[in-house]
Amino acid sequence: MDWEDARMFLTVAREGQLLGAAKRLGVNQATLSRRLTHLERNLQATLVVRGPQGCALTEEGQSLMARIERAETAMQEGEALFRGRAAKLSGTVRIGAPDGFGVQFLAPRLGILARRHPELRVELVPVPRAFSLSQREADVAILVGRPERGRAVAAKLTDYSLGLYASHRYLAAAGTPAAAADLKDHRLVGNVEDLVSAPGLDYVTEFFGETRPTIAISTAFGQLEAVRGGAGIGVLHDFIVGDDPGLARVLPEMTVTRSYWLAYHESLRAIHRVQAVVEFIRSQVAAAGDWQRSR
Amino acid sequence: MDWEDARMFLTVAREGQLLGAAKRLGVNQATLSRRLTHLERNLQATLVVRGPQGCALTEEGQSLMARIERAETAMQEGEALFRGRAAKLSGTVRIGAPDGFGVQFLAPRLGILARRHPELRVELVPVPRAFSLSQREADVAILVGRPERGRAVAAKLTDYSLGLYASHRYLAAAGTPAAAADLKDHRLVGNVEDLVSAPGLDYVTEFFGETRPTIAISTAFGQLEAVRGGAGIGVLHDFIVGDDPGLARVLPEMTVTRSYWLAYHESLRAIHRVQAVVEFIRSQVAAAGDWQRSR
DNA sequence: CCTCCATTATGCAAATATGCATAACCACTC
DNA sequence: GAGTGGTTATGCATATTTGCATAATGGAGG
Repeated sequence: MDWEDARMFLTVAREGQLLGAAKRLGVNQATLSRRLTHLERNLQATLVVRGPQGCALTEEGQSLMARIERAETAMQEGEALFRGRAAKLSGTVRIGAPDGFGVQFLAPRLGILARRHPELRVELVPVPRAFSLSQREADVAILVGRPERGRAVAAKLTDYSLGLYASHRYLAAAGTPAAAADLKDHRLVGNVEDLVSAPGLDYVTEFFGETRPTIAISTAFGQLEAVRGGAGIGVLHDFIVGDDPGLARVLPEMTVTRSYWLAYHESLRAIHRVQAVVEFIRSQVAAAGDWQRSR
Repeated sequence: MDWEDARMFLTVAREGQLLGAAKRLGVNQATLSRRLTHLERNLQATLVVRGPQGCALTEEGQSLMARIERAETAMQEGEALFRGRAAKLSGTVRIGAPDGFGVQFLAPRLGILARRHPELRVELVPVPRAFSLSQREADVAILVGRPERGRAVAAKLTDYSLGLYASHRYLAAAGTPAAAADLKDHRLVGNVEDLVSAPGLDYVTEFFGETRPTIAISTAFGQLEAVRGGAGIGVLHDFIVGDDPGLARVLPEMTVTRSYWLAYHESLRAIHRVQAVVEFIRSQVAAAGDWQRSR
C-alpha cells in the first residue's frame, strides 16, 4: 500500500468529495481520482462510492480511515521535530576560517548576521590543520585555495595578496633591504611549518626561499603584532595591515596572491541555516568589493 | 513530508545502507538516494550520514524513525484488513440474470465455479425491472441488449434466438397456423407487459403484433411450462426448449435474435472476486460455443 | 602506497505521473 | 422534460520520476 495514496484517501474521506480534497491537497482532481483508484486496486477493496454527489465512505473505507489517522498522528509528530527549526533557521552554524579572514573580515561583521537572523547561533573557529568537512568539524569552511576533490560544495570568494612588512623602528636600526638576497641578513617572522594548515599557506618559502624565519608564529595576528613590535620582517596580509602607520612595506615588488574559497559538505546543501550563512558571507564579500586592496 | 519518502527512509534506517534498502524496497538505488535527499530537504535536516561505508543514522534521524515506526504499525494494521480477502477472493458476488440465462445456463454451472473458487460465495438473483448497477443491486448483471450509457463496464456475451412453440397436443386440437395472420385465432402465451424489465425483452409484440397474449407469465420457465401444458402458442428461448420432445416449433421462419450482455459497475473493476466471476461467465459462454443453437 | 570492492551520486533516456481540457454523469430547478 | 451546475472520469501533452550506466568515494587488504 502506497502511503501517499493512503494519505490522500484520508483527505478524501474527510472532505467527502474528490474535488474539495484535491484542492486541500494541492493536487489536480484527476490525479486524486487516479491515486484513489490505485489504492483501491492495491487493496482489492472499494473504499468510497463515488458519484456526482461526491464520495461516500464504505464500511471498509471507514475501517481503513481509522488506521490511517493513527499513522497521520505519528507522522505529524515526526514532522513537528523539524518544523520550527527549519522555518526559523534556528540552530548553530560553525564556521571554520583562517584567522586572517575570520578575525579581520568576518568577526566584525557577525553582528550584522546576528541582527538579520536572531534565531541563528554562529560559531567561528580556526580551520584545523587536517580539516574535514565530511567529519563535520565545521559546517562552513573558509579555505585558502580550492579544496581538493570530495563531497564538498565549493565556491571562490575572493583573491587576496600578501607582502613583506617591517616596523619603522626595525628598519631604522637594521636597514631596508634593497633586494631579496638581502633578506638573509635580517630577522624574519613567519609561520610554524608544522602547523601550516593548507598547501596554499606555505607562502613564507615563496618570500624567504631556503632561509627559515627566526620567529615562527602560527597565527596571522600573532605575526602582525610581532612585526609591529620590531621583531623583524614578516609576510603579512595586505588587507590586515591596511593603513597601519607603524608598518612599512618592504620590497613592494615581492607579492604573492592567494584566494579564499568557501566550502561546505554537500549534505548540508538543503539546510536553510547553512545556506543563510553561506549567502551572508558571499554577499558581504561582494559588498566589500576589492576590500583587501582598497585599504 | 511525503509519506512514501518516510517509508523508504525507515527501510534505509533499518538496513544501514542505501543499496540493501533499495533491494528490499524493490526500487533502484539511485531512486532511493534521491527520495532520501528529497525527505531531508523537505524537513531541513540531515537524517543519515552517507558514505561508502553505508548510512549512519543521525540523532535527528533516530527521532524521526521512532515516529515513522508507529505510523508503519498503523498502516500495516490497515493493510491487514484487506490482505487475506484479496488474496483468497473471499466474499460474496451477486449475479443478476434474466431467468432464461440464469436458470438454464448459469445455475447448472455454478458448481464448477464453486469448486474452482471455494472461498467465493455466489448469489444468483433475477434482474429487477428498474435495475441499477450503481446502486449495487447486483455486482454482475446479465442484461438483454447493451446497457444504456452509464458507469458500467459492459461486454457482449452471446446472441440467442427465440421462436414460437406449442405442445403437440395443442396443435392437434387447434391446428397448426400456416401464417402469422393465423396467430390471432390461437391462444397465445407471453410475458407480463408491466414487468418487462428491459426494452429488449418486449419481443412478444414482434411475434404477436397487436394481439395481446391470453396468458401472460413473467418468467421464461413459467411460460415454458404453460406452453408444454397445452396452454397455447408461446415465444420461448430456443436454447431453453432444446430438444424437448413435447414441443413443436411453430412458424419456424418467425425468429427473433437478442443478445446477452454482461455488465458491472466500473468501481468493481479492481475487485478480484468480481473479475473472477466475470471471467468465469465469459469462459463458460465461450466454451459452450453456439450453445443456444446447437441443442 | 596501490589496488580492489562495495558503497553512494549523477547524467541521460525511458517510463510514469500529473495537469489540462473536456466528456460524462446525476441531482436540482424551472 | 430541458437546462444548469457541480461532480467524477479520461485522452493526451507535458512534467517529473525512475532505472541504467557509470563516475566518485573511502575503507580494507596486500
